[in-house]
Amino acid sequence: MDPQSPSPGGAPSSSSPPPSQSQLPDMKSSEQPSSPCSHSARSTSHEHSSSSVLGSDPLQQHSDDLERHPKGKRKRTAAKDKAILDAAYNANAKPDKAARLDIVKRVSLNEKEVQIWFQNRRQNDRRKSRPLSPQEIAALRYGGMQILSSDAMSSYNSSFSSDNGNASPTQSMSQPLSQPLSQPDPTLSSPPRPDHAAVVAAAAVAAAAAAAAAAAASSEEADKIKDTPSQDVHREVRHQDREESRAVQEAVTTVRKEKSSDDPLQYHLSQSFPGSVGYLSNRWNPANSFTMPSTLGRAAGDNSFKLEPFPPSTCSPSTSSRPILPPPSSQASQFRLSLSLEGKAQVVPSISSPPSDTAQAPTLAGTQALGSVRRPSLHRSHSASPSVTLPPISLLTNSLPSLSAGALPPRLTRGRSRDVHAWEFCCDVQNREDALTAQAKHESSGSAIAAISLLRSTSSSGSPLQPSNSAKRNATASKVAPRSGQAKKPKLNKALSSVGRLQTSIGLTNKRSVEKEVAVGSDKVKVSVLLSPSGNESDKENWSPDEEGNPRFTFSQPQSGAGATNRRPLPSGTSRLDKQNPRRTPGRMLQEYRSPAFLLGTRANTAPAHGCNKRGEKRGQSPLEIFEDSENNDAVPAEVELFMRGEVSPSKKRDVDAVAGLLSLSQGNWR
DNA sequence: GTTCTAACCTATTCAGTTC
DNA sequence: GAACTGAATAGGTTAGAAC
Repeated sequence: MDPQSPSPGGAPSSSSPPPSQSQLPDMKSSEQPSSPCSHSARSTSHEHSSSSVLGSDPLQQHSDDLERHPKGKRKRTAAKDKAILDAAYNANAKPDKAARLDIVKRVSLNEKEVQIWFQNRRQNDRRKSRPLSPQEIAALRYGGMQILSSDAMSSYNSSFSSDNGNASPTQSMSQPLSQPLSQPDPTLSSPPRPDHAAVVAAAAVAAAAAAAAAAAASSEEADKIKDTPSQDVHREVRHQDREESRAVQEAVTTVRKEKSSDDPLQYHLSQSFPGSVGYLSNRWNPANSFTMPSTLGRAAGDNSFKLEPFPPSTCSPSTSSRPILPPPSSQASQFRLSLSLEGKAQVVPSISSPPSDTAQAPTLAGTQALGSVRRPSLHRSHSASPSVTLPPISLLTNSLPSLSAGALPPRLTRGRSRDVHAWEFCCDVQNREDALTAQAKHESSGSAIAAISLLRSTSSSGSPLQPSNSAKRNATASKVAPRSGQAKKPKLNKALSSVGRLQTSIGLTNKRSVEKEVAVGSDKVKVSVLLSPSGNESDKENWSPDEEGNPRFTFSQPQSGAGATNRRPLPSGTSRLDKQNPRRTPGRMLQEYRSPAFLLGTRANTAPAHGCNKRGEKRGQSPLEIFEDSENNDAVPAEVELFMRGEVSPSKKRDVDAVAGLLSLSQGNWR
C-alpha cells in the first residue's frame, strides 16, 4: 500500500499483473466465489491489488502481459512491504482470509501475492528450521570426517540390513578362517562383520580386556567427542527455532568445546534418544569412534581400520576402537590367507602372501609403510607366525613397491582409504600376477603371444582377451603397475571421490560404470579399473579385502554364488552395501544390491579366470606349491623373485596360489 | 456420499541479486 | 558466470461446506 504502491511502474501494477496470469486460473476456482466479499473490501482498500484481483481481468491481463511477459521480470517485495509481512508473519504464520485482507490493505501486494508470500515464507522457515540430518551435521562439523562417519554409518547400517543372509555367510567365512588361527582375534570376527553391533561389542569387549588400560585415555576423548555430537543433536532439535542451522551449529560447536569433557553416560543417553536424535547420536558415536581413534591418538595406528569401523554404535567408542586396533596390528600376520583353508595353508601364507598381499595391503595400507603394512595385514592370522609370513610379503612387496609406496600410505588411516588401498592392492596383486604371468609367458612362451598379450595389456581398455584374462590381465596389470602409478592413481582418485561420497549416490554411479564396463567388455583391464571404482562403492569388497585382506574372497564369492555361498564376499559386499544403502533411499539400496552383484560378477569374471583355471590345476597342487613358494620366499625374497621370473609355471602358480589359495581357502578348503 | 471450494504443503522453476 | 535468494507455479492433499 504505502508508498510502494509506487505502483506506477511496476510494483502495484506488477503486483496486479502477476496475479492476473497465475491467478487467473485460481481466480476462476477460488477467488471468484469469494470475490464478492473480497472485491468490495479490496476495491475499497486497494485499488491496485483489488482491481487486479477483483477481476478487471482484461485490464489486469493486459497490464500483466505487458509487464510480465515482456521480460518476465519479477517484482521483489519492497522493503516496507517485507517488513510489514514479516511482522504479520511473526504474529501469525498462517493468516486467515481476513488477516490476509488486512495485510493486503497495508501492503502494495494483492491477496494472492500475500498468500504466496506467506507460503514461501513458511516453506523457507521450514527448510531452515527443520533439524539437520546427521549427515548434514557431520558434514558441517567434521567435514573430512564425514567420510569416515559415512563409512561407519554405511557399515553400521549395512550391518543391520545385511545381517540376514550376508552376515552369517561372512561370519562363516571369516570365522573359519580366523578361528583356526585367530580365534582369539576379536578383530577378525569383528571386521568381517561390521554387521551387528553386538558382534562388534563382543569383539570390542574382548579387545577391550586386552587393551583396556590404553583405551582409557583415548576412550575418554572419544566419549567426549561422541557426547558432544549427541548433545549437539539434542540442542539442534531443541533449537528447531528459526535460527539458521549454521548459527545453531556454531553455537553447538562452541558448546562442545566448552563441554569437551562429557560423561560417557551422556553418550548412552544420546543413543537412547528417540527418533532422529538417537539415530544421529548413534551415527555420531560410530562416526566418532571411527574418527576419534584415527584422529585422536592414533594417527599411525593402522590397525585401527578394522577395529574402528566395527565398534560403531553399540560399543563404547574407546573400548571398541582400541580393542580392535590392537588385534589387527599385533595379529597382522601373513598367514591369514592360507590359515583358515588348510592347516598347512596357515603356514603357507607366505606363498599366499602374494595374493594376500593384496588383501594385506588394504588392511595395513592405512596403517603403516607399505611393506610393513602389507605383511601385518597378512598377519591377521594371529596364529600364523609373523616371521615366516613376512618374507613372502616382502617378495610380494618387491613387485608392488612402486605402487604401494606411492599412494597407499596416505589413506590407510581411514576406512575409505582402506578400501582404496585394498583396491590398489588388488590391482597390485593383479599387477603382480600380471608381472608374474607376463614374465612367465615371456620367458616360457616368449613368443608372439606374450608380446601380443603385453600389447593388449598396454592397450588395456578394449582388450578382447578375456579367455586368457588372468594372464592378459596380469600382463596389462603388470604393465599398468609400473605405470600403475598413473593408472592406479586415477583409480585411487575415483576411489577417493567415491569414498568421500560413499553414502551419496556416487557410489551408485561408480557401480554403474563398473557394471557397464563389465557387461560390455569384461576386459581384464576394465575389470581392474572397475574394481578400483568399486572399491569406493564396494567398501564392501574393500571390506572383505581390508578386513581379512581377502580381496580374492570377494572375487571368489561372485563366482561361488553370489547369494548361495555365504562367504564373505557376498555377505560383506551385499551387507555393506545394503547397510550403507539402508540409510539411503530404497532405490539406492536396490541399486547398490545390483551394483554389488555386478561388481561381484565383474570380479568373479576376473577372479574366476584366475581362480577357476588355476584352481583346477592347483587345488591338487596348491598346497605343495604353496609350501614351496612360501618356503622359498621365506628363505630368500630374491629366490621368490627367481621363482616368479624363472618359473613360468610357478608364476602362474602364484596367481593360482594367490587366487586359488584364497578361493580354495574360502571355498574348498573351508568346506 | 459426492462434489466443490479453500487452504495448505511440497517440489520445482525461474528471475533477480550478489559476489 | 556461479551461487544464492526469493517470487511464482504445478501438483497433490485435506478439511469444511453445499448438494
